[in-house]
Amino acid sequence: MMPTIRDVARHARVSVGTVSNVLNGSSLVKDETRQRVMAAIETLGYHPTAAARSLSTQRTNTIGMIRSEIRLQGNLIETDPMVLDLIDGITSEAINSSIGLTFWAIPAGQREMELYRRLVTSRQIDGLILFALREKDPRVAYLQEQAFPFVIFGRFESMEGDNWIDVDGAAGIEAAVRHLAELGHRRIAYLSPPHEQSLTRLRWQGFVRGMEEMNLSIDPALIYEGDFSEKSGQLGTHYFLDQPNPPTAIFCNNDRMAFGAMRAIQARGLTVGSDVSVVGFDDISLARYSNPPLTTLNQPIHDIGKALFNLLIKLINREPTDLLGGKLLKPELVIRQSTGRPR
Amino acid sequence: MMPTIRDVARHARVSVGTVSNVLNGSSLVKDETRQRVMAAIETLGYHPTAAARSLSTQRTNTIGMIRSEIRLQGNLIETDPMVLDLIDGITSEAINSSIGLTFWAIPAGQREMELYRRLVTSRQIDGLILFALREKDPRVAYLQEQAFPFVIFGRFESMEGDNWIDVDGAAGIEAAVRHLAELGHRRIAYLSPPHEQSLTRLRWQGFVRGMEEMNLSIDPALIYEGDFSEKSGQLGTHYFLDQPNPPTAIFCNNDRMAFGAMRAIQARGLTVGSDVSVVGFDDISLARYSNPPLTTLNQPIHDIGKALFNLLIKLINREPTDLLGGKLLKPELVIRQSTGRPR
DNA sequence: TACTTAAATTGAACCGGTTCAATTGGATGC
DNA sequence: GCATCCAATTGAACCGGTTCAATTTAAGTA
Repeated sequence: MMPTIRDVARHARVSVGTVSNVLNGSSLVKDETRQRVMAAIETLGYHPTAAARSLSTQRTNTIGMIRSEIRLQGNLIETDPMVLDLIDGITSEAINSSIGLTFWAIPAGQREMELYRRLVTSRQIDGLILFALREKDPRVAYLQEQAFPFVIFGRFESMEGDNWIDVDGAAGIEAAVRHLAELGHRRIAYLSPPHEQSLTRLRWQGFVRGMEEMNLSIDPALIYEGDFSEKSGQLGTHYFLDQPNPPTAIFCNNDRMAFGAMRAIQARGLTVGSDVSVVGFDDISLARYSNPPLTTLNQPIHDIGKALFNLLIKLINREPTDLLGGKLLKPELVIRQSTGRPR
Repeated sequence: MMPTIRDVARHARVSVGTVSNVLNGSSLVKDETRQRVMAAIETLGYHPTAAARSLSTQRTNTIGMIRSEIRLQGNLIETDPMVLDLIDGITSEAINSSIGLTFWAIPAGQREMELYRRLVTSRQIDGLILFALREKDPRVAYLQEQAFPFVIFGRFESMEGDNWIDVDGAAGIEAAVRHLAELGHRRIAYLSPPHEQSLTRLRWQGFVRGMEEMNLSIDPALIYEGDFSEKSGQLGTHYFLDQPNPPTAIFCNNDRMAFGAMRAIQARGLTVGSDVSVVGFDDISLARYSNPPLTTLNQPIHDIGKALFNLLIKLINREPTDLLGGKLLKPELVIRQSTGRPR
């Protein structure tokens, strides 16, 4: 049997209240008493039981993150390496405050909301991190209604509240289009994210803005909706290159689709960067090691994870967030060899 | 205030014991009573509080996984995409039993063991999943001593116990070497995992076995210790190609190093698959979309995640595991275009 | 109808912490 | 010497579930 706080109290000849005060760093305890209690804790190898503490403090010291898969074309979207970087960022910050990150995976839909409801009402977690936001996301509506602490990586078009951090995808895409236009590209294809995603419309606006700015016309035949997978990048690119008037550049909304696109171009005996240029989004660690290395939009995902964590903790503690209407970061265009002057 | 079990009891005009029985599906409750309790639960929107339940059942319905980073050459090893697939597998199985997977990140070393000790003694989790096993891993010794339920993805050379699942890396590498030798390669370089890892020695044995089997000699100049990063794959490959008598094929112990290797080969104006062949390990989803697509060893990582989860649950419940001395899976050699006949 | 047995229900005790009103003890002031 | 004050300590009540011995209810039997 593990020692309890009462065992420690008995051993140190003090009351449980005093032990509790020592554990929680109360200044009320005399130094000599504290020493004695510490010694007892040490010799007994005592650690407070998480569940008991949670029960009385109403805190679990755990935050949650749920991978809500969307099925497209009958296939599960696999999780992006990007998400792993996000987890990296969150956990590397969480370790300092002894807070754990709990993970669930569930398909979007009926059962998804059940899971959220269960987590919230059973108070298994103190707060939630949401990502891959959908338009009219039912999760956001529910959590807002319940006044449950949560932060979002992403945002809606018009977003109230200060609980989100996002990368300005539109501005990034605008910069990418400008880069391509300056290289001399006039026919630029657009490999879109799935339409349910809330970022899809925002990013599209950036593309339109960029094209208008550079006086380029948008050809509806050069738009293809992907699902973030390499496969869909490949399919979309073949579709583009089958057009009577194919593009000389393809903008892809993530790196994985860009890898698929490059593969498709090469499979046709064409050269990436001269015959067809490719731009990605995310700058996952592989992007600089692909062949050719990928021009892409870098987002400081590790730092975003850290920031999301710190923001969430503030919300949980009901401290002011010193954010007004979220936080928007600029992605940086990293130019590598997948883009070049068209033939 | 959230409703408690006593509120439900009052509302349904039964005792708390009966409500508890209904919640836990006891067969003792009369059907009519059950209906009444269910109705009360529904109208009050009641969900049992996780902490209270944990306190009395001594179960948290949470399992843990800790990313223990090893610092090599002053750099953090970033987590492999492979780990994400593992998480995918675990969580997709865990959702069915309402069990969460909690994540921590901590550098290997002093503080690492503190974290493990805290998690075990504070009973924040019911069990642990270990991976990236090191030789003489202190975590294994501690958990064994504490009789804390845990499973391992990986194994030691001589491993007692039935709580591990591993891929037979040695057999895989043997097959890879055979494949290369059959293509006509005689000088095969070996890009090793970091020496601390417990899989390093096992995999090396596979390489030696394969080379001996094919009557090839091992050149010490064609061995390089990497750290699983693309960067180290690049560095190792440049080192190999700088040798007076360079290799015609390179075996890399993971796909990320293989990508780095291919990049280095191409940076020298050489062609992967004809000038130098490259083999990877893992078959991450990008492997089939690289340029050229990567010949690699596929491990069913998603299924391994599921199996690890189910094994751990059995250990937690002290059920028989019907495994005798762990479970060893054969990786499958997937031949793509990064390997070919040497010039 | 009375008696036995099985099924259903009850509720106090328990899990192991935190909290806070009440109490103790020692120092200070007059 | 006694009252006052404050720092330190105490321990019962509470958080919200589960458990199980004891009790009530219902069904079956003679």
